[in-house]
Amino acid sequence: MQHEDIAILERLHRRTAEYPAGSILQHESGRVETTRFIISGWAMRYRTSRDGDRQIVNFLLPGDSIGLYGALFDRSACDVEMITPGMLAEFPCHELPDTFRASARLGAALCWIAGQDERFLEQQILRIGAMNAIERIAHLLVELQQRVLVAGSRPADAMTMPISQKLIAQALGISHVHANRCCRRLERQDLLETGADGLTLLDPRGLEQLCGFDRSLCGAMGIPLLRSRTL
Amino acid sequence: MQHEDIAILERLHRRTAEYPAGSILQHESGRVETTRFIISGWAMRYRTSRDGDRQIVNFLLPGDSIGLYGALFDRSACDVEMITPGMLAEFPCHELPDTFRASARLGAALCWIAGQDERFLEQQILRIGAMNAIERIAHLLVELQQRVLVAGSRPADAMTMPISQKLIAQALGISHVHANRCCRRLERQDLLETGADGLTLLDPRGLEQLCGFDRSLCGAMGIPLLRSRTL
DNA sequence: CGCTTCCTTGATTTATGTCAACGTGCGTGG
DNA sequence: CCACGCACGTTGACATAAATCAAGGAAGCG
Repeated sequence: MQHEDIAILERLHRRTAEYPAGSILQHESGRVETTRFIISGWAMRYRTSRDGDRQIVNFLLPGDSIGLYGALFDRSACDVEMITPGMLAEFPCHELPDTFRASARLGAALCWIAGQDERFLEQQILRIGAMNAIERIAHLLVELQQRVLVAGSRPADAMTMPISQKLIAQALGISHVHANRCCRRLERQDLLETGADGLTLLDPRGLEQLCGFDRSLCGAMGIPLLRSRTL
Repeated sequence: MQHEDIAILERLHRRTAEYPAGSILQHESGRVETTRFIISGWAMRYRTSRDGDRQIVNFLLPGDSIGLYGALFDRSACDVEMITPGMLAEFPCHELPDTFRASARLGAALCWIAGQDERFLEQQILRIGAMNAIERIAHLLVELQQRVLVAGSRPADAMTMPISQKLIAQALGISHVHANRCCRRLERQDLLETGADGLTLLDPRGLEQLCGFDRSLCGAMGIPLLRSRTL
């Protein structure tokens, strides 16, 4: 990485902030003024429908961005809320164009992150559009684990995720009752375990097999530049 | 628009090609070498699941891009196929970074297009995750109509879309039989009409109301630069 | 003419949603 | 300390949306 790239990167990371679980980082109707990167903690991006219930669009993990398009759109399309407490790097959206101008490599890295995000949405569509409840859950969990791994955690730490059955249900478009039944079934098959601290994958390969997870999309897909940097 | 911007834009549009309906523009496993913009015609982006059936991720209309991230990722995540015959502007992916370097405004326009695409995916997730079949269909049709309108068609032309019930089913994660029943119902309520040339919206406002379509996301959302140009 | 693709409809099965009840842990405030 | 509410997980009984199976019609096309 070039010397000046690092300088810019530092500048984007100069301000960090701690947020407690449940903080709203972005509101659906509001204008987006701030771009952030998650340094630690989990968040979720969701939309609220007419009748008041939530559809989680994507989970946001360390290394992911929030409000990357803020400079380009009038208003946010989604709410963003912290699931766990976490630390974020933040800077005003309007600094982004300068970053692009200053370093093509960093610009590419930002685009890469945006592209990643879009891929996650595609995966999500595949899940809720073409799978049954059990497969959806397995697929989601495997994807999240892969993402945690790519972000640089040790494999052992990547097995436990801070998400409740309720969140799973809201993400996968199933009722929380049904989500519970499916989770129990996965537990009985020793693929899964739930504890107070969240959900633990006991047999990732088994889950992959169950839902036909396509691993080829995960490994080595580009330039994990900021991702490794933010950790 | 600056003079040099126009020059770059011309260069990206210098080569165009006609494709018949059914052409495969991009293959799921393959490397993406070419970036394209749709000048006329409709296409679809889809993924194929283990058991062979398709999940349409997004429909692609005039003004939309194909393979915009080709320079950044090893392989495509989706297939792209023409629904109707159409004309595309195409150029090698590797020219994109130059474009970013040459004009910040054009770079922003490309990002805007990418961001749009991501929003469509969010909408799609909302549909299949949080709505029943009838609402999904209504919501999809209204969104497509809005997109056609934003792309610059005359309102009258935006009412008829070249998509079959089968495609609707594949996009919305429902069986084609059920899609048919729902469409018939919408027809009986005079919201819809199907003919040999596709599907015609008789009462867009009625459809909007039926599914609670959020219009605020559509109007005036940025810099439709290339969009107006490609038409 | 046979072939294919799409649309259409009825009968039946299945996955999932809804309603309801109960247990647990956890924080808060008395 | 207890009592209370609250969020979450759990399970059963029941209702329903949607899938599947099956059959047939209409239109395009070699």
